[in-house]
Amino acid sequence: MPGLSGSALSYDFYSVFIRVHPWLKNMSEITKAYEPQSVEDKWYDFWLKQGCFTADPARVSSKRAAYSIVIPPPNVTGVLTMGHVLNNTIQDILARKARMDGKEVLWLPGTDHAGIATEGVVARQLSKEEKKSKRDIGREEFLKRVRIWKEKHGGIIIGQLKKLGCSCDWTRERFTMDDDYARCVQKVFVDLYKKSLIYRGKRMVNWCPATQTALSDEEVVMKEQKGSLYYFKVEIAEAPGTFLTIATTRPETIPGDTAVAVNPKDPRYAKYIGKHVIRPLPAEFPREQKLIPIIGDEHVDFEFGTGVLKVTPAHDKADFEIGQRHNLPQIDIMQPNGHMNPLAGAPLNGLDRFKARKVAVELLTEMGALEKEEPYSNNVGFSERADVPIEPRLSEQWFLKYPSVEKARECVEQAEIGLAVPGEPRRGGDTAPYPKMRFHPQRWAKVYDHWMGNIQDWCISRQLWWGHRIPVWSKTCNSAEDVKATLQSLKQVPMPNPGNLKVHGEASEFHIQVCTLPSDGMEKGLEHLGFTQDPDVLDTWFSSWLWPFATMGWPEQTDTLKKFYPTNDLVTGPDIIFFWVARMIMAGYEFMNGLPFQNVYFTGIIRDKQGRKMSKSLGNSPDPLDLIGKYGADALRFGTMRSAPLGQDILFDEQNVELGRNFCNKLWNACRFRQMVGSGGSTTGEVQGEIDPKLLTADDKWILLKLDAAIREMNTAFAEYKFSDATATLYRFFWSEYCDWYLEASKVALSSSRRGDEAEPTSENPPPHVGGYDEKRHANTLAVIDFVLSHTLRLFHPFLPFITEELWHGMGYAEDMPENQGGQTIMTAPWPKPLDDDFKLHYGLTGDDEKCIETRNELVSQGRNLRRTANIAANKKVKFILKPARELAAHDVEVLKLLLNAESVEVKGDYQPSKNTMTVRTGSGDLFLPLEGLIDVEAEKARLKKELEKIEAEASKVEQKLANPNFTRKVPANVLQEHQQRLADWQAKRDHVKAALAALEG
RNA sequence: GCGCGGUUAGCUCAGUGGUAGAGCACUACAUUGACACUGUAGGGGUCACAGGUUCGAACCCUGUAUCGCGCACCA
Repeated sequence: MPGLSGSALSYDFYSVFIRVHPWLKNMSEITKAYEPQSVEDKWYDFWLKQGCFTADPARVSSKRAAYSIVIPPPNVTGVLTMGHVLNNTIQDILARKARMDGKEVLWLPGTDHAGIATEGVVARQLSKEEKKSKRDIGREEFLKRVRIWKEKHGGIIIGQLKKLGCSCDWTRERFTMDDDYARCVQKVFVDLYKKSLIYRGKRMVNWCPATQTALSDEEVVMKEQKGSLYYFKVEIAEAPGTFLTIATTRPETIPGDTAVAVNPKDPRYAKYIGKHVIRPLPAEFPREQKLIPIIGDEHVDFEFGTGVLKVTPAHDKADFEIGQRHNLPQIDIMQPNGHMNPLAGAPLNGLDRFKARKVAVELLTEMGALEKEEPYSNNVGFSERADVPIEPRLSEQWFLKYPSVEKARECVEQAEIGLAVPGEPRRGGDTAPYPKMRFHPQRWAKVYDHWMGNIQDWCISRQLWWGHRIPVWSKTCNSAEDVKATLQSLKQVPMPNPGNLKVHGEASEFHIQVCTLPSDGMEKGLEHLGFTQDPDVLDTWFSSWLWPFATMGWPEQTDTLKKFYPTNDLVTGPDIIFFWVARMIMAGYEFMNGLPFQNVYFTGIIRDKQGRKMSKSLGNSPDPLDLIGKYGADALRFGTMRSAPLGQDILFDEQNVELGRNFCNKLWNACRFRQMVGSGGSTTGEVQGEIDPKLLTADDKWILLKLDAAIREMNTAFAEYKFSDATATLYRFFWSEYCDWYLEASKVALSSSRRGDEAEPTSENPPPHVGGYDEKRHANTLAVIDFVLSHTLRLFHPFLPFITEELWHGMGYAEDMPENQGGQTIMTAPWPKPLDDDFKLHYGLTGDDEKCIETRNELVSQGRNLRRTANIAANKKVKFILKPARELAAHDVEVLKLLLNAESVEVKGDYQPSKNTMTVRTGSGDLFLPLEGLIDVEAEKARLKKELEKIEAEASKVEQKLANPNFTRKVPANVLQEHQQRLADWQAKRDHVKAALAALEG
């Protein structure tokens, strides 16, 4: 029975044994610096081979909980960016932590077909290599090219995620264009169509002239544009010689104007309502064709411009609505590619819309209609992907009226309530009400709520080829008989989901619309009857919004779905809160009757050092793979996490990664040190034993307590999703507390130069029992070190998976663990528990031990400061004298000697300093540094005076507080006591410094 | 216009009412047996500003300034 598991303690640590470690036998092979390249691939392959990432639904039981995350699927065209690094490192940390908590973990990976992006990439390649457009080669051939491209280049990012160490279950990798995924999309479409939530209609949409497709509102970003406001006049037909002046930013759309609007309450113009104006363009059109009404509409702001608005219902959203209200005709004057059409008139016809603007201004100028042009900047919608101004355009599109809006809106917790502890989502057959979903940070819940409250129908059709084809077929019939016959024949066509027929039209034109899941023979049958499938594909997000369950085999009730859905956490950027998160929540309610995930963690946006967004065009985005090559994946992960606080944007700086590398190196060398100080000096080279409470030094106890504090802090940080806090804790604990203080102090027990057996005990070389080398203590110290390191490696593992696995095996800790709990891999080693009261009692760990070392450390720092002030070279050994505040063990004096780099530390309770002595007072006692004539009296006086000033300032601050009766009366007892103690401490220091000063002067 | 977030050391940021912190950068010293990818010591802050609440405010309230983001937009 290893370690403490056999004892009466409830605390079940395993790794308290000291044994011969593999490394120990091969010390020469341990490199002086950590070399990630030789380690990372080895362990990643090992994990894959052992199936460590593969989730097994069979293992989920009431005892073994499931934990699941679905990856935000990166674009199949994508390459790893710093944003991916941040996002996926967080997911990997969560997944690895959950495994160590004993959960069955599914982190489900995959890629997104990314319609516009992928189509763009392939089209560009086609035009570059073959000088052809996609239309030149046709739809089928083009799609073939896309698939070839995907096979060849797609999924680069998957390999890159592996380099980063992501522990995704690659056996379940999905792609949003997989066949079974496509069936999910079609099923959902048909279902929503049946519910009449999906409809087709001619609406004003955001048209991208570059990619020539409609876009959703979310794909449009507003950008401020510097342009001009043009003032032109129009003549009122009923009152020749009377003109109205109109201000516009888009004179090229004048040929599309079908009215002029004024506010009916505007005293200047109300009288003209009902009359007509002569539209100046196209100039060559006859006058009667250009007469358009003056209408009154509340929408017109009479403060703006001239208070007269031109109304272009076919090319402006607001104008479209005005047109609807007043039954205005719509004149579409533009081609899909953004060039003007013949309705715009001869000089404009065929011109690009921006060139047309210039020409329109010239035309107005020529005819004397242009009054003035003033510089003006306004917000213009841009196509997010193509980065060209959107053209509001009338077109026939498919729309979705969002389902389950109310439920989805209500399920997200709006108010902050206590600690955000990750909850256990209900799974499988559990019918209990779903808990609420939490956003981290919480404030995104408000943004979400606002959007959900103002939601507009979603334009889901895209005029692209790469994507899920809309499962709707239609036929135009020109007689009622034809309709009847067609409907009759339709019955012969096998359709899995019949009854979704819509017939509309009248007299000589009827449209039959069939929406159905595709099936064998069906398409042929429909074609035979003269039906054609809708040419459009669906918005990529119309497949992504099903990701959490479509990837798990829905609509089949697969084991994966039963055990792992809904998922626990979703990690994503706030930039896709509407695109993706909100829609997934609605889909979750609509198709799975509940929330799709329990917690949503929104990362910050990664920016460069100057705070600019990372972008290809700026070239400010480092290649994470380069960084991994240069510093290692662990370094990249640690550096990124350390600089990414919850809810804040991250300013990326390569120095962070460098720091991560340094940290890994520190960890490496601390373990190397452990191996070097070996096996306790036993002649067999092997020592076995538990930590013996009786042999624990104050430093041992202190580091155990610090470990306990670190574990607790880590647990809190995880519960609050504060990963930068977690890395800060690890950094502080390991570097500062463990390496800088504990390891240095432990060298007293470990250093072979202090071995008693090297020389006969003399006064210069005291025997072991007065603080020199002690074999048992050496062994006990190693046990403490192994205990701390084996815990520390586990705390580090979610953040630094590679180096911790290497060290876990290298140090031999794996051998002390059961096969499935760390024996095979650190991935399954149990997450450290805080030290419990029994443990602390057994090892005699108390708060006093902690304080004792903390004041001792202060004494050491101050002592080193004395040396420095006295200009004593760092490598020169000097003699200190200590008047201790409490009795000190001989061992502790040796530690002091080492930490102060002293020739000796003489303990003298009744020491009376001579004149040439520097001194400090701390909670551990008074430390003296006699300088025997070397002291610079004036410099020392100056130092003491400065010190006294500082002390007096601090003391008087506390004194003033304590002198305030309001303070002493109202303040809680513990705060009062703390202040009194603080004052006493400062006073003690003050007395000491004063005495020292007096001694110098007298 | 509405909403959200920020303003703390030279830089990047922690810090939810009780002694202002970290990392980097800087200065000086040290090649000592884990680590120079290191160690030790040091300098450096009117916590944006103004009021208020409180015995006590970086922290809570009100307002202002300023930067950033989101939403909605007037042509």
